[in-house]
Amino acid sequence: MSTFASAVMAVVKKIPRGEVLTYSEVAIRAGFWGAGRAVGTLMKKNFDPGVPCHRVVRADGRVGEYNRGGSAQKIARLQEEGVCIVEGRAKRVVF
DNA sequence: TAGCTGACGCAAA
DNA sequence: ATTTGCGCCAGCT
Repeated sequence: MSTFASAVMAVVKKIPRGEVLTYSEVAIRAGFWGAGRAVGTLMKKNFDPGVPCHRVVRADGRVGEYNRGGSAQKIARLQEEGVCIVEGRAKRVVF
């Protein structure tokens, strides 16, 4: 495993329940500024239940893709964790 | 080693 | 607000 993978996994593991981070945010936290794309490519191949990759969403608010049933399943899982999803977009703040 | 691909991001039209 | 194009970094063939 590359240092990149380890760092990203560690960051994603730290994401609390009901909270979501963007791919870019994860990359920054991992120490790889601007590697948002790489985060996605890595998550795609990572099948670790200890890494809640479904809590990683896109910067524009969209949930993004998911290797366990597409964006639909991803959204469903987030909703059960307390994340508000409106019109297919993850809303951190409910107004 | 070099090139292609992608669960992204941002600017421009 | 939506769609298109280019740039980006890391991984895989």
